[in-house]
Amino acid sequence: MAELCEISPVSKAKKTTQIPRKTIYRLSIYQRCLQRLKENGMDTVSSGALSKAAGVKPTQLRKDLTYFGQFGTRGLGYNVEALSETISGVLGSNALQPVILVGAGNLGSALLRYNGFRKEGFEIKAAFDADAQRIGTTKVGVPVHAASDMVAFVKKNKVRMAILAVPAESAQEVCNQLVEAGVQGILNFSPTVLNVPSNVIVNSVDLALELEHLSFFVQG
Amino acid sequence: MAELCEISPVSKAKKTTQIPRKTIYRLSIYQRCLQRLKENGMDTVSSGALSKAAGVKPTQLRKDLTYFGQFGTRGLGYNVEALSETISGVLGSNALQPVILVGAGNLGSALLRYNGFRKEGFEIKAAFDADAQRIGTTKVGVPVHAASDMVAFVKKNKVRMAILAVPAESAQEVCNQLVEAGVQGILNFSPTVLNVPSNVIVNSVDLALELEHLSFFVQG
DNA sequence: TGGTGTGAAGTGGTTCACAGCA
DNA sequence: TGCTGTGAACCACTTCACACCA
Repeated sequence: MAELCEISPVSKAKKTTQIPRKTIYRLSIYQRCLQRLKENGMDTVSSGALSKAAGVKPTQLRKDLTYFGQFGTRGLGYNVEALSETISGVLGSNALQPVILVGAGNLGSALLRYNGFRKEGFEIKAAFDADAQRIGTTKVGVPVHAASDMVAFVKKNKVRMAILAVPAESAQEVCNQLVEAGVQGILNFSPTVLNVPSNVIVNSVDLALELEHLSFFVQG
Repeated sequence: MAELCEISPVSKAKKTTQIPRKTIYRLSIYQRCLQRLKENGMDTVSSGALSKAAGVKPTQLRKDLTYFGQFGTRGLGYNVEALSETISGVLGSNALQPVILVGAGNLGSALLRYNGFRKEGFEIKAAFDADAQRIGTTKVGVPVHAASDMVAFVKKNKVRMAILAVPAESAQEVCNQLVEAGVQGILNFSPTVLNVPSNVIVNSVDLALELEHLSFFVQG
């Protein structure tokens, strides 16, 4: 994000990837734009139009797509429906992954209520927290369990992705448990660098850092 | 994240910048690590130790610092206090910028409660919302004003940075108003590409996108 | 010896220029 | 003619190799 996209060094995923990480990133953006076009009843779109909606250059879009094949018709453009299907396939977002949330504090609770995840096809199965006051409650239909039940839940439900929104102090410890239990992807909101084995990928979003980053460009 | 780092094309800021954008980004990380070292009473640190804490390679850290001068002592390392001061100066985070929040919904409210901003030295001066039910209330000590008062407030208080957490549909419109009023940096949480003049910088954090990005690496 | 500072080489990603096809 | 597909040139950033010095 952001780069922060780059705050996580992304420890060389095992994926057979000649494909740039940033391309993958942009695929999600394209997908969202295509969705909107579909809703508006468009059935074809040119690289120029789609790239503009996505905020990139046309050549970039075309180059991105060539990593996966040829989908356009010269002189015409891309079939919206077909392209959207293809991207879904590549991203694996048609095979819906279960996700858990760890840390049901301020930020965690907001993430539960945030319906952007659901809109993109993700569903948070359960939340976990160490605070006894929160355990046993339900937030927006999602049950909050004790942190001690987390590992068992992950193993039982074969959860592969987790959202981490715990204080910086406990982030690494919780992270270790998640990895141990079999989680392969972590979306980390704690302001810390997480150490993970190379087969696990961490995507960090550090809110304060993003704001600080801005302030550099604004002074003066 | 971040990477998203790259979702905002960062439209070539006017800044006299030979300095890589990613370097600026990492300065914030170094700063946070230095803070922690200071609290622990360390007064010098080597590039090896600091870079490890920040999750980067030692050469990277040293290279980053050379963009601004020479701060280390060969054979010894860096003075924690002095380096921290220097980075603060570069980032402009010692000249505290006022910030406003637009959109006091789920995510917006959580951001108000999130004390990571304050910890890094930012203070949200006021919040704005279009929903009459929210206007006039106070969240965590921050007053929620009517959206219609936003432009005047920005002008009067010379606000240069804003956090945008409104629905995608209204994001561009609100963005335009902010720019019109003089805001130069926007931290955008709305899932949309914002069009801004080249003297304004947008840093987008798209939560759903970050999660989708992860899912690509996790399948299988 | 144990560290920093830095030109030079390497890498990854973007953009260009243009060939090729409906 | 209009728009896609793509090798080649380009650019930005990272990493290396090593000079230098407390």
